[in-house]
Amino acid sequence: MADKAELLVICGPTATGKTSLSVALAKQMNGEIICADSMQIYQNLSIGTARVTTAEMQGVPHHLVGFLSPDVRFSVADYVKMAQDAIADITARGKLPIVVGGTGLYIKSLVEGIQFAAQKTDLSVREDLQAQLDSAGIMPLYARLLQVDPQYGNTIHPNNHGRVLRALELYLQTGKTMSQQLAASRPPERPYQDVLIGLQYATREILYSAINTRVDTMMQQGLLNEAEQVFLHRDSYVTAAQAIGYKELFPYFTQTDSLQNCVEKLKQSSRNYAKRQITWFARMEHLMWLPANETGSAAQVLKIWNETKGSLK
RNA sequence: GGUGUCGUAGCCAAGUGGUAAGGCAGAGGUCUGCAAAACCUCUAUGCGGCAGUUCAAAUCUGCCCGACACCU
Repeated sequence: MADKAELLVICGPTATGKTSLSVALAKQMNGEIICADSMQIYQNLSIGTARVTTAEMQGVPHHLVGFLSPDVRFSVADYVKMAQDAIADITARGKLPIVVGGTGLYIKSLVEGIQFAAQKTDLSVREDLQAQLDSAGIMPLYARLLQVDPQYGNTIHPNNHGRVLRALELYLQTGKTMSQQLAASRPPERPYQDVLIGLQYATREILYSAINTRVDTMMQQGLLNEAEQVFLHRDSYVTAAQAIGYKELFPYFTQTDSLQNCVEKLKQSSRNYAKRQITWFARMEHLMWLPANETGSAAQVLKIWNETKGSLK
């Protein structure tokens, strides 16, 4: 049987130096980079998402970066499919795929080889459920879910409308319950020979101050102009309009809050987000933490990589 | 110096005699088709201080401290 493809993953919360580390590694390991970030995939969102610039790429090929129009719907399932294709392509050319990003759901799904339901979402089903929610509230829908799939229903809180709706949507559209889908989605083993590296600062305080500084830098780089474009297209940018870095500045554009307050809110949101990211990575299996933003990290990753390959032999 | 208003958690804030709402921040967590989303849990033996009235005080009384406003 063919060996599984090798895969290096660099993850961690925002502002920990994933981009520069990954480029350095790609150059040393003959690699190409695949973005694992739910917002950096979109066009026109570069400053606010801290997306790699062409200069920062230093000639290293990057995949799934800024390729999608912000008004296009996208999902984890789409991501996993495209990332798998990119990995296969890079591997076939004899290079090392390096997945880099901060979206826990995307990374976990890719690395564990989650098989999503074959059918894409039928928007009419979703809209119908949404209409029921708007008119009758969540409880009838939640009660229905408990009836159809008590096992899954009991694991989610009725206040989490999105999940209640999705579980019902899946059932109505495919006849399969979420519990069945969850059981069927997990492959017997991991699809790749993956090494996971997480970047983290010594303390929460340092992380937060790095985030604050980064936001100030973004403002200097012209975030406001970029955000205004997102603001003007907010109705069609379904996903992109909820990206941190833009929505917090909307009150400034509608003249309901000062720029200074908006920027403070933006920093706040980024800090909250970083905390949630850490929760994702903290429970990823065999992930190894390395210090964030440190020059020696590349050497450490190489060491870990070689040791892991040795142990697999 | 006088008069008045106010003082509840890191911040905002409800409560005017019956045993400290809520929001934000913070911490922890969940996650299978919008995930930078959404959601869950925890977080004041105590209401500026001290005395008093009362079965019972953040709530009433007195004094003190502090902030603000106006007056002299």
